[in-house]
Amino acid sequence: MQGSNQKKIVTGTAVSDIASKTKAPRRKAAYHHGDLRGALIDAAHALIRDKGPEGFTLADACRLAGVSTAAPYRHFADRGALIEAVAQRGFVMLRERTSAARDSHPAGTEDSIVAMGQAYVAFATDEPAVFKLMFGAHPDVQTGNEAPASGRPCFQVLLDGVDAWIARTGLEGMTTLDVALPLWIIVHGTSYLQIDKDFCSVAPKTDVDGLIRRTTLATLKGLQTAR
Amino acid sequence: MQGSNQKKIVTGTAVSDIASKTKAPRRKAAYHHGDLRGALIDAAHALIRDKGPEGFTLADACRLAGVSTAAPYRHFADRGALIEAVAQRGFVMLRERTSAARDSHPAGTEDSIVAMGQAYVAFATDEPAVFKLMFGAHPDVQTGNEAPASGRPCFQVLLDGVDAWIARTGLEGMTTLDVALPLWIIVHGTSYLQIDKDFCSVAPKTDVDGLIRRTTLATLKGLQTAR
DNA sequence: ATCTAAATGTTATGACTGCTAACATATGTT
DNA sequence: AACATATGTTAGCAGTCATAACATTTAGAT
Repeated sequence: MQGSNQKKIVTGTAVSDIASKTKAPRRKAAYHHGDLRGALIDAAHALIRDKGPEGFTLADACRLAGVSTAAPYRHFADRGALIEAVAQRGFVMLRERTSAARDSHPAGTEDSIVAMGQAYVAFATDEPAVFKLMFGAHPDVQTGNEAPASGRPCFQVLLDGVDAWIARTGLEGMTTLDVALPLWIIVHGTSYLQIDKDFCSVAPKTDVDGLIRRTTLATLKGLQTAR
Repeated sequence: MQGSNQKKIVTGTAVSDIASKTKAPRRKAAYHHGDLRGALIDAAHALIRDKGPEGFTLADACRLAGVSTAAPYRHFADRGALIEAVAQRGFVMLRERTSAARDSHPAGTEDSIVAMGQAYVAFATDEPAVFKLMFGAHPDVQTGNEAPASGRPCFQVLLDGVDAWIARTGLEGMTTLDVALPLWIIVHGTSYLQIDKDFCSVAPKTDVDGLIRRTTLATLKGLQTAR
């Protein structure tokens, strides 16, 4: 199923043939869109961003892209496949933002770890709907096959940062996961509570970046002294 | 069509039954259901549990309850109101389970705090769809009005547990929220990663209860020594 | 260059859903 | 007994996902 996205039709610039054929400047409504697949992902991203993953409608995406409601089925198996394509794009964005944040501080420092977490939550805040798509369990995905695998490179960013921290602090009997999982838990939980506005009812004026920093530093210190 | 609705001639006896229904009705499908509102919440709960909040269909709930698709609108404003009723039921369950776990250990102990967190995640694992309904931001809810307020008693369970811990350990310059928010973040993040099966791709054999304990204890210790 | 196959679009259609309107039936108050 | 109300029903509308049958453009082989 996934093998159909092999080649991209970016030959839209080669319009010299058409120009020589009909001199009329009307290039509107070419029967073929050119890059309908990309346009649909763009439209779906925009709609999901506004109305949420459930309010998103395939028909709306078609109207945005200017095609009929049957056209997407030449590029995507169904509505869910288009949504998944948006989620895939999100993993790329998240990896870029967290790795950039990590590398903006000296390797292995607590500041580097904190910056990663803040970038993680900032991404969730900027793209709450896409964030939920990325990590939300899809009912059709039974066995851990494709969707989780695409999140692996993102997790690797954290693993590398933690490895550097362990090496710098010289912790011996502690594995990477012993540190990485608590850190992931913290930023993931903060992300969900923030984008679902659950802090508002109990702590309206929460400084999220400060909360991430304090919690992360406390947990790192606790993990050090626990051993 | 409406005339074909054959009614039983036993109406005479049924009336006597119905007349005594003030306290123990539970009579089967007469024209009036008896407790359609409750039956619809039950049906919606079961369906959402199986197919998720989005796969849930009002028509399916009607079929389960044995009524027409228009009947629910006598009891709920719309589909969302029925879903919200299921979420409300979830808050009651969560409060019961976390408070029971907290009180099963001496007040103010780390074990009490850990047990609360484990009960929180266990509830999310048992009722993932309801859990997401409870904490997920609903697009129709703009101002923080009803939905967050119903979660307040749940948070109070944690606040009371944390207050006891602060009193026992004699921390001075630390507010309840300084401790409670990190703890909430930890169990909330663990819940989401667990029910979305996000641990599977990076740490397939994760002992969740142990992870909660280690992370919670490390964070508590870190918060103590940070000051 | 032309012919043909494949890719990519369209319209038409069906099943399903949420919701409303108009109507029917049971309950209970006077 | 009669009315008002609560609670159910059927019929129908608009919108959605998805498929089927048909149309058009592009690409490749000869």
